Amino acid sequence: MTPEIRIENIADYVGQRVTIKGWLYASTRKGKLMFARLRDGSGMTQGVAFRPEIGDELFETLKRLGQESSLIVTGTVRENERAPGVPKGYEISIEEAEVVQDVADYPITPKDHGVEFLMDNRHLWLRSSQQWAIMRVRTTIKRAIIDFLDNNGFLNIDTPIITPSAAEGTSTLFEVGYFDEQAYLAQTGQLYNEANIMAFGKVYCFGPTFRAEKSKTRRHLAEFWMVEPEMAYFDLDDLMAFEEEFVSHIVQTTLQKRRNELELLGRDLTMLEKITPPFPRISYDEAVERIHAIREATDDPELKELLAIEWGDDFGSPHETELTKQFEKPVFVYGYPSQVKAFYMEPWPGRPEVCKSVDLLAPEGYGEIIGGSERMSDPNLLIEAIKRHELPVEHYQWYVDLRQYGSVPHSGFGLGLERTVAWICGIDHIRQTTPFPRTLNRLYP
RNA sequence: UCCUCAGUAGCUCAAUGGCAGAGCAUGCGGCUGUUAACCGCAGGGUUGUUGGUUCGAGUCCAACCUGAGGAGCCA
Repeated sequence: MTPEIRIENIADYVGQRVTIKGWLYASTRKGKLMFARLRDGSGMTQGVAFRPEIGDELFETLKRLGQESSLIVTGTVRENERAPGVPKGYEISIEEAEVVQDVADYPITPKDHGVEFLMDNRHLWLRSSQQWAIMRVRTTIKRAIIDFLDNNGFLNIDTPIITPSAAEGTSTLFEVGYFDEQAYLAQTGQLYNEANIMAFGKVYCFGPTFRAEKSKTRRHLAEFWMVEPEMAYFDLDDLMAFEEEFVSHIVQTTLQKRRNELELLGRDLTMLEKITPPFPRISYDEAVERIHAIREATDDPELKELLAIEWGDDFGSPHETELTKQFEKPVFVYGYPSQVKAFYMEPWPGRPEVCKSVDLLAPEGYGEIIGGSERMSDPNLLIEAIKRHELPVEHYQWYVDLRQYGSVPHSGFGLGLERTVAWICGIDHIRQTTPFPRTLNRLYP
């Protein structure tokens, strides 16, 4: 009886006869010799079959197998530096093979394909090595997030997905019927988090969130995952210090646990190794000045046009992209004008036109991965802000209550999982960072 | 919603207004170290839809459909 192993552990079985249950990822033949690239979900390795050794019948069977045929192979593991795979450098000499299903006409061939075709076949595309690697990184990032928060005194308290009204008032929401009422899919759990910290001190919610904005860019999904930590007795400086520890932990943990996958993706690991505290911090005022300077320096008229900005405007993605090019680490931009931010942010002391908000912009052009702020703690200021934003005060009565019964300075932020995965993996489009993306033009598969 | 681009074989793409082509994939044959192998042969087409211009439209014009990239909005 040979041991049944997973490919990710293949290095432990050099010289031993083992069984692998998996699929034929690709194959290539050279006369009496055949290389069968095998995957089993945990990794990929190369099976080698030599006709005189295994006999004509088995060789012919293997030779005719279509891509993605499911099969169980038994053979001896050996080291070979020429062998590709994850992990690379190992192969199995096929001695026996049981074909579970012989596949014909697998749609995704080992050649170039267009985005539309691949997305139509997303259920199959996930088997491709790049997509496989991205999902392995994604799950590790999720685990790193949860572990870090759990180990730092946070309680994971869930917030509702079906909500009665717009939390932030601006974004477009997905409408959903709720018995005889209108309800909406949550775009944030933050307001509920603020209630929860007054009971539990430090909490986070981590789940899917929904935005019905008709965004059509490489940074947007209609359904995405966001982790939202919220902390009582936390001011803006505490927040930035915490965020840089948090993000550094995520990056370093992923680098340690998913090096093979990141290498498969062709990621420049030296860029990730630099992600350690502290991160640079610049004020909104300084950021605007820097953008003005970049705009002055460029000869590209198109970029000049895109970078036009006046104090008080929010940054667009061209601004963020150019700004982050000046740094090798994520950069904090704090103190945005209140008019471009949500209603609940604490005003800057002595500068009521500015709020205690902070965004974290990822380097290499990836842009905003975190938006956060110190929250308003004075009930009267909050009521004024709600009215100024023309929001229905009665819907926010419970939220105002939090400031009337033991109000404290508190802060929190939201980190977009998919944007973080895209940055760490070094891939250009967010739609590849989630298994079945929901975008403006796609609800299938 | 706006701007730009694209739609031809299963896939990726060619084709000056004048015979519908190639590579990959598939099938058959060959090859003992392949990394998207290579060599030979074969099959494979309602050129997104509708209308128009023209002796003649994949190609030019109009509308529509589908998709991509970007903007806005945001994580």
